[in-house]
This record gives sequence, C-alpha cells and structure tokens, in this order.
Amino acid sequence: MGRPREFDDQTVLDAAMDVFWEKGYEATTTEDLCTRTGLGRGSLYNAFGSKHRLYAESIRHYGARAGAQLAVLDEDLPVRERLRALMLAVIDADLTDPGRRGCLALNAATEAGGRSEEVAALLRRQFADLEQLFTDLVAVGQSTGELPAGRPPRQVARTLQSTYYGLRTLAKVTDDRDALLDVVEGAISAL
Amino acid sequence: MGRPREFDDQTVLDAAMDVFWEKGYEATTTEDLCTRTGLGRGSLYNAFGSKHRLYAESIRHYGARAGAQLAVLDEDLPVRERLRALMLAVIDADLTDPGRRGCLALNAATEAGGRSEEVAALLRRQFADLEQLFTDLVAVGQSTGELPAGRPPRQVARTLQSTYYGLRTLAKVTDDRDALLDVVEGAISAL
DNA sequence: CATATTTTGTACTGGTCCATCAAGAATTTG
DNA sequence: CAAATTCTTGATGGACCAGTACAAAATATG
Repeated sequence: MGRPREFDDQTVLDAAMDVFWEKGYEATTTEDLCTRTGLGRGSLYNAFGSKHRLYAESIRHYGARAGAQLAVLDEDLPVRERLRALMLAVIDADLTDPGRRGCLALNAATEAGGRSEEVAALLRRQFADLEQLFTDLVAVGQSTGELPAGRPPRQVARTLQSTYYGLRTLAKVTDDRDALLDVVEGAISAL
Repeated sequence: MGRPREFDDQTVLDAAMDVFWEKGYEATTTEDLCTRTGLGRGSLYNAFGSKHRLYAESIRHYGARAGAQLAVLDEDLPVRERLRALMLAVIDADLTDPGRRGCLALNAATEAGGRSEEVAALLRRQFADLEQLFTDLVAVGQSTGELPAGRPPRQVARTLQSTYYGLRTLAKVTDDRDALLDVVEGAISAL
C-alpha cells in the first residue's frame, strides 16, 4: 500500500552507475545523481539511503552488467581466440567510449578500494570471479591440448587477469590502438 | 629580493604528494594540504597557485621519485632476475604500505586522467618512459640470448608493462601475496 | 469516503569547499 | 635608513556539499 514509485529501480541504477562511472565517487554530487536519474532528492534518499549506498549498489549493478560482456569467453571458439576476442572487444569499447571511462570496478578499486569495506568486499568478489573464469578457461585449454599443460591453470589465469587490468589501465592513458594490440598479441602468444 | 621563503619546495612537494597519493585528488582538501605541508593558505597559493597545479607538480615529483625504484632494472643481474626483483619489490611495497596507496601515476590515470590535459600529458610521458625501459631491457635480454629473439622487444615490453600495472591494480584489491607472486612467475616464465 | 502508508517535491541546514584579500613581517637594493 | 618586493598569517567570501524536514500527493484498505 502507499503511493507507488514513479520510477524503475533498474533504470535509476543504470543512470546512477553511469554517473559514478564517468566521474568517480568523490567528484559525483548528489545533484548530479538527481539530474541524471530524474529523481528528486527525497525520492533518491528514500529509495537508496545515501550517496555511498547508491555507489555500492551501482557497483553491484555493474558487476552483473559487465559479466555479460564476458560471455564471449564461453563461445565455441579456440581458447586463444576467446581470449583475443575479449581483449579486442575491451580495447574497442575503451577507445570508443567518449567518456573514456574504462572499467568501473578498476576505477573503484583505485579510488575507493580502501575507503569502504563494503565496496572493497564487492570488488574482491568481482575480481575473484574473473580470476575463476580465466582459470576455468585455461584448464579447458590445457585439457584440449590447445595450451601447454605444464603450468598451474590458476597461475596462468592470474597473469592473464593482471594483463587484462593492465590493458584497461593503459587504455586510460593512451589512444594508441597498436600499442594495446601489442599487449594482446604478446599475452596470447605467451600462453 | 623580498622576504625569503621559510620552507623548502621539495619538502613541501613531498608532503603534498603524500596526501594526494593517500586520498586522491578529489578527496584531498586544501586544508589537508596546509596541515601536512605546514604551510598556511596564503603561502601555499602564493607558491603553487591552485590545488590543481600542486597536484600536477606532485605527479611530476612522483615521476622523478618512482624512477629511482626502477633502478633495479639496471643492476648487474640476468634480465629475468631484474624483472623479478622489480615486481617482488613492488609487491612488497604495495602490501606493506599501511595506506595501501599503490602507484600514484596509476591512481591519477584512473581518477583524473581525463579531467585535465596537463595531468594527462604528464602521465602519458611517465607511462611511455616505463615502456621504453622495458623495451630496452627486453632488447638486452634478446641480444645476450637470455630471452628468445623471435618477438619484437616493444611488443614484449608492452605486455610486461600491462602485467606490471595489472599487478599493482590487483594489489589494491587483494592481500594474497601468493596470488601476486603467481602473476610474477607467470609473467617471467612466459618470456 | 476516511484512514494509514508511502512517495514526491522543495526548502533548508549546518558544514565544508577552494580561493582571495588585507595587513603586517622579513628581506634586498639604493 | 627608506623604498620596493616578497612572504606569512588569519579572516573572510561565496559557492556548493550531503543529507533532512515536512507538507502535499497518490495509492491501498476497510
């Protein structure tokens, strides 16, 4: 009972996520959030409690959305090609994005990783999930013989993950697509 | 002529750099900067003009300081050992640092890379310098036969650099030293 | 239709932000 | 020693900040 909400939570979360993604946590004002979500202050605070809780929800939301982009790792392709496809897609997304926002999880980890245990825990989970995805993929590659079976899959996966986040970091600084492609080729031919 | 300054510019820059390093640009207040540098507002603004210019100077200052840590790449060791020593030192520094500040250049690239062309240019230069360092090192390794000579040194270097920044990103999220060591071993055994 | 409940819009609060300013203090130069 | 110059100190300004308060609006229930 009571007056029904006039907005859709997912839509609002999308908008809020975009703002945090563009500007980071500290630089985002509650005014920004109201403008972009279309909500008044009262509604925003009634629904989400605080800027910080909305930030945490945005990051959780991002985790779900970004997971979709990782679906390319499950396609029916050689393992190396799956990895290449992921990284090429990331390069394209990062260089094409007008706001050059990069990866929200990475941004949050460097900006606010230490400032809130709640957010830090969310990020740890998202990072761990990606590590697991890579680990499984490497294990598959080793079992099919596509990858040499000498090294522990988790070790290989961790190096891959490191290269992945490094790639997104480099894409923040440089426009040079060829440089980023070098990273991809180097990483894949090293497998 | 005129009244002489009562502070040393380098010392002040050290202190300011520390603050930005700990809290990032947005979260740092001019009050923080006054407290930590020991300067009054007037002096600070007289000497550095604005919070943003002081930030840029801090990043430039960091570039010079961090360069010293990279000196390990010039030591008289096998190429792989130089790389390993660098990465182990970074892991140790990042995990030991109570503030878990990581790399200021990386932090600045993700937080403020796009917000100020002046800072962005500084960061581009620092990133390019590191790429060059790695490139030279790989070339040396190839010429001595320590590394296989098939791949272009710059490509290998770019992948290394990516792994390097990825390592520092991961160190922001996880405490797990073994995971970070896996990154190092994976990167080096892939050379 | 009356009551209870929730959402909405807006004004407002106390605090903090970056930056400036004016006045006095410490120098150099002539 | 006087004038010119630069630095320091502390107060202040005007804008903006995150969050709250409260009345009006919209619905469910009985």
